[in-house]
Amino acid sequence: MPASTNAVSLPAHRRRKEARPAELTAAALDLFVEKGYAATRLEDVAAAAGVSKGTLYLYFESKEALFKAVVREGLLPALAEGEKRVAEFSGSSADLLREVGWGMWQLIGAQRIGGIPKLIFAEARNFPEIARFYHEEVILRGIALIRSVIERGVASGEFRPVAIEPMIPIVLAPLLMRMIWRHSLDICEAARIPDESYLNGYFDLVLHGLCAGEVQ
Amino acid sequence: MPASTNAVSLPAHRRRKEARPAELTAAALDLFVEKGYAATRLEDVAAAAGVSKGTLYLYFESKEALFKAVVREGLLPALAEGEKRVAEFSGSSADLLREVGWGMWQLIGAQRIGGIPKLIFAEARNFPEIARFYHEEVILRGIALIRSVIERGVASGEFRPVAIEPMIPIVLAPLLMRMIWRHSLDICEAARIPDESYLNGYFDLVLHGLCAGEVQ
Amino acid sequence: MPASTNAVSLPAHRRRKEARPAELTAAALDLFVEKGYAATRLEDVAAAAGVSKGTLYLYFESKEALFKAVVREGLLPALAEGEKRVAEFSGSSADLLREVGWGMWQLIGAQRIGGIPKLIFAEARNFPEIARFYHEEVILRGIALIRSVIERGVASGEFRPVAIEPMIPIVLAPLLMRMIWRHSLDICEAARIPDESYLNGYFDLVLHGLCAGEVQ
Amino acid sequence: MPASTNAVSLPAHRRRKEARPAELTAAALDLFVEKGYAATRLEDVAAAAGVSKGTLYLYFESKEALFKAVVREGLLPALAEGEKRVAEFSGSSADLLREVGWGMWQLIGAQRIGGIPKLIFAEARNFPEIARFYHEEVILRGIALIRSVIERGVASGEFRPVAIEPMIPIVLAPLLMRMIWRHSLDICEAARIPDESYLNGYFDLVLHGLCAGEVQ
DNA sequence: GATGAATGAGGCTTCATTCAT
DNA sequence: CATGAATGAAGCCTCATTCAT
Repeated sequence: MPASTNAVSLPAHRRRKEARPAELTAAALDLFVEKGYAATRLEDVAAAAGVSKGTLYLYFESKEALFKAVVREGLLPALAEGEKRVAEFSGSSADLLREVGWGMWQLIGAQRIGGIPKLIFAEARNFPEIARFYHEEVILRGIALIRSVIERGVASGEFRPVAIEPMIPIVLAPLLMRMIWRHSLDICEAARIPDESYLNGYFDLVLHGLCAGEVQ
Repeated sequence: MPASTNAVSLPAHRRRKEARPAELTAAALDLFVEKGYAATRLEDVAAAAGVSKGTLYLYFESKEALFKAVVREGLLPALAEGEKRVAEFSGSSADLLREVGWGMWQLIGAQRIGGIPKLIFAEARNFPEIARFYHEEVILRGIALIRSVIERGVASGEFRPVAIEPMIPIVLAPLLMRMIWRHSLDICEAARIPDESYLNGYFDLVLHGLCAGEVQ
Repeated sequence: MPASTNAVSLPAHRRRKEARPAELTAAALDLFVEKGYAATRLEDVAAAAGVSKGTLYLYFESKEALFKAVVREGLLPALAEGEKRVAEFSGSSADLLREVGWGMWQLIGAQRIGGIPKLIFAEARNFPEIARFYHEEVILRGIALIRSVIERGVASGEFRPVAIEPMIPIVLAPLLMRMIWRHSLDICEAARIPDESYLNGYFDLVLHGLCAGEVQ
Repeated sequence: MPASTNAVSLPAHRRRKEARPAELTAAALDLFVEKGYAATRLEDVAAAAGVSKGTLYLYFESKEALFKAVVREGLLPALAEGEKRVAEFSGSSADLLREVGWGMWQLIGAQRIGGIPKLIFAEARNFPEIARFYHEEVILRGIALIRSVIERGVASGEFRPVAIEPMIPIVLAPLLMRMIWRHSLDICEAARIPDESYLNGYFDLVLHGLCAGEVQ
């Protein structure tokens, strides 16, 4: 993303070469999310990225390394962007929570990377190292984001003085759950849930649940 | 054969034969939840159940059939018990919601079958048939349970007149998410969340979010 | 077959017990002929004979032993009967050859044991011991039968003075081939050949081929 | 890729890739003929072709596909050659029959593909589709060949006016039987028959059986 | 760098054989 | 004797990984 302007000046095959890892992780993400780690074949990943099986090994030393790259690189840019938005926000805490919720949805949930949580929860036990990384680098930062919002609201008197720590994962849960659902049971047409009304209901419940007086 | 009504009179190997499928699905559940479908080796399932690889095939015709049996038989009894409790309940809607929430936790979340949701969400795309079954037989019944609680509260004036349908999965989400979490990121000690405070926070948020006046 | 009269005096379950091996070899013959040795499952053999898998091992110590029994016991009675008929025969050598040919067809080819040649030719290399047994006990006796017929005809001047030894397997071939065909390509409707016209054509060719003057 | 018409310019591994299927079917033919379909292990086939187990699956998608390739590709070239020889033949019908008989023996019976008939007759019931293919593409063409010879001889008055259709499989039988025998009971030294005298006896019998006057 | 043929360890599944009842 | 549950060796097949071109 940064310095995308000078890419134009590079010869085409060079640009291609530099883009390869990202093309591969993108293809791998889709397949890992769809089939899970074990059921994903590297040959399919390579084919989806338009290269041969051997080429994949020029960029990633093993299936596990590819998996880690997918998970490591997936959410961090979106998280950073979310943190920036929050830092720059000025307005009511209710609106801030809406900003955070919609932001998580637009930057993550509605993107391909929105499949990563499903992947993580599915594979955490097989890759404890990944689980730890993910917890520290992603979950804790998401938690910090929510915490800052709730603390801000409680401090300003806008929110009730709730027990903050346990509340954080609870507030996070419906957003995460929606992401997971979208990549699993949503394949059943009957189980599909529209995002708009889901998020509106979410804010309705959570803000009424948190606000001291009227929800603004 | 003789006196088949009296289990005691059955020959030992016959009693064994009747218990085997349950022993096998129990072992399989643990391993499927821990490792996922693809990464679970049938030999390990058999060993965990104390039998040899071949024995498994006397009771289940394939790995997939075993998986389906695990999922099919897992939650249905607990669901039925939950529905019974709700039907027999008399008290405030807030207490009913607490009853349902704790019930789901005690009957499902805190049991081994509490790993099934993780399994389902992880494998739904690989087993669309299972996904459909699970949605129809489990999810819809859970939804109906929550719906009846919210409708009851709204009808009695205890709850605000919220949009009920979108609210259901939102109310369900923190419970499901907790079950999933328990079988994935909970392996990170730092990510572990105590059930008691989680559920208390959950009821605090949801009941404040739903109730029209004071939460009872 | 011998002493079949006193069977009546035995208690039923005793008769059953004595009949078991024959019932098992009969069932095994059908399946071996249909599927070949390796593809035949002992469970299917037992089921076809109406007993359990374990029972089979009370009478035959292994799959190979069962196979040998099938082959050993199959053709010998029919051969003996054929030899008896030839010994008692008086008439022209042409008629004797017709008698032998029809006899082989009626006593063997048209019976279930008519599948044994296909079985032998298919499995001879896997069971050299069986092949040797079969050659010595069955083939050589069949050859001797044909030889005696040809020698008789040549001696009487009815047949041309052909080279007898090479002629024997040639004369035998169409009969064997018909038996094999019947248990293989005859499953293609289009490949089915009527026995009557086949045998008539056979005698027409062979007798014209052997006879010195007019065929009688 | 470059100059694909010139095999010499192809990279070695490419030339190898093109030769592999034939090397594999050749190895498979030997083993299928020797042991039968079910008793042949793909690992042995691969080893006989000098490759590993996995390589086989680069060229044939299953054991059954390999089997079909062996049967499909085996006899067709030899048949075509045989048909060509017959079409170009000019001479007496007796000599034509000798030409066909010897041709079948030299082009098929004496070659490795001479084991295919044994294989087909042994496995026809397990592979009805193969049986149909074989009947239509091979047997019927062989029958047509013999029919044309007999019809030619009857038309010219050289052969008696026999019933042609039933005669065809009878005339074919000793040749087929010899091929089958060669790959089965010939392992018994005592059962071995010299080809030369067998074929001479065959022509002696069949031509005396068919010819109207003296055999030429 | 890029390719794709080759490898072989490993998992699912079958089935001959055993043995407690 | 008869049963059928249990075993485990063995075969088919997949796929992550390597390496010659």
